[in-house]
Amino acid sequence: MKEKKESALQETKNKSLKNRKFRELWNRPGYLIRRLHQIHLGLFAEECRDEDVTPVQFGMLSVLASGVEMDQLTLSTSVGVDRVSGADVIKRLERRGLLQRNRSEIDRRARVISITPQGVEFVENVRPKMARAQAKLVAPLTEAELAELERILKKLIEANNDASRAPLGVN
Amino acid sequence: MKEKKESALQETKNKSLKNRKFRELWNRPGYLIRRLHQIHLGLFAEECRDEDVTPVQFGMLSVLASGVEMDQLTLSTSVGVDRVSGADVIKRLERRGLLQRNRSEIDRRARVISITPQGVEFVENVRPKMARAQAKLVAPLTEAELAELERILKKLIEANNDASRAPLGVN
DNA sequence: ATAGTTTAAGCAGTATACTACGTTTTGCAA
DNA sequence: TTGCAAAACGTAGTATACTGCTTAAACTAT
Repeated sequence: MKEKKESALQETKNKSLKNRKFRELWNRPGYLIRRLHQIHLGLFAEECRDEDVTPVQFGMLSVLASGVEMDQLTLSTSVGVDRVSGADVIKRLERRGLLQRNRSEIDRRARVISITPQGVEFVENVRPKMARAQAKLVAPLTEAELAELERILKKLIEANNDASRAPLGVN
Repeated sequence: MKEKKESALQETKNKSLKNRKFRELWNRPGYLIRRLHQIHLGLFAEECRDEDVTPVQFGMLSVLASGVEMDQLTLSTSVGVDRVSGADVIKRLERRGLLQRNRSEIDRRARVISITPQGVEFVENVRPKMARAQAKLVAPLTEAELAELERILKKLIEANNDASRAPLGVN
């Protein structure tokens, strides 16, 4: 099954040399990043298939795990998603009893989000699985390559932060 | 507006040193990749806001642009999405008259996808905008850094290809 | 030849990730 | 103080990206 067709991977790679910049998919940084993002989602899902949790869901819970409380927008931006996506994730986590949504006494527009005891336990259970997914993702790299990758990714994110439709830490 | 709050970006970064591997969002490669993916989507959307097209849509059309025909699964895997997501994208591109879906004469289960003249024109119009989005994304990097980033991303994608839920070129 | 497997698609359901628009509350300034 | 801008949230709509189930056609092996 795995050998049935010629590898499109190899095919795309070989063509890449003789073409103009960005002409082939394989030469588009955006394409490479999207593929790696999908791979990470796959690895994470595989590690956490018993708990049925996603990277963004775990990201939110791990932000709240220390017991801090915050409104939906602050929570959303702190994990790098927009307000509406964040509210969606929060809704699902609330349904599973992993966090609470309460009206703020100070600002009656806001909803204050806090983790539940079940949420704390959940984070502790899932944390090693998350770490395994991260480790598998970067397992093919040497220490030096990993350090370089992280440095370059951080540089790109910092420089382009405003370009994202969910900029981190500015609204 | 941009200065209103303390930068969560900077905050997260500073905390990162004194914590265990992967403990903080900022130290999770998967998180960095997701953020950069979002940034690319934002840059692409900004460049192509007149044409209302996404990277995956453009990817499909640019694969077809030379006039080749293929079934939905082959097309989907060649741009790195699964069969169902691909069919969804194809449906929308067909609705806009940029490609055609015809039943195969040889295999009556299959739908043969081919680009239309409007599709070809569309690709030519959008290609420079796609290239600008790619260029902006990696603009903060030196030539050497870009080369290293691409090398590492390709290495990770090749090594982890099967881990993706839409592996490229194997089915 | 036919029975069983595989393959290409379709359909339903779910999660992330947005835009656009509307509502209520807050806060500032004339 | 009132009047208006901004903020927090909600709702609706759209696109990507899957899983799981089903149907119909094609293939394979006996």
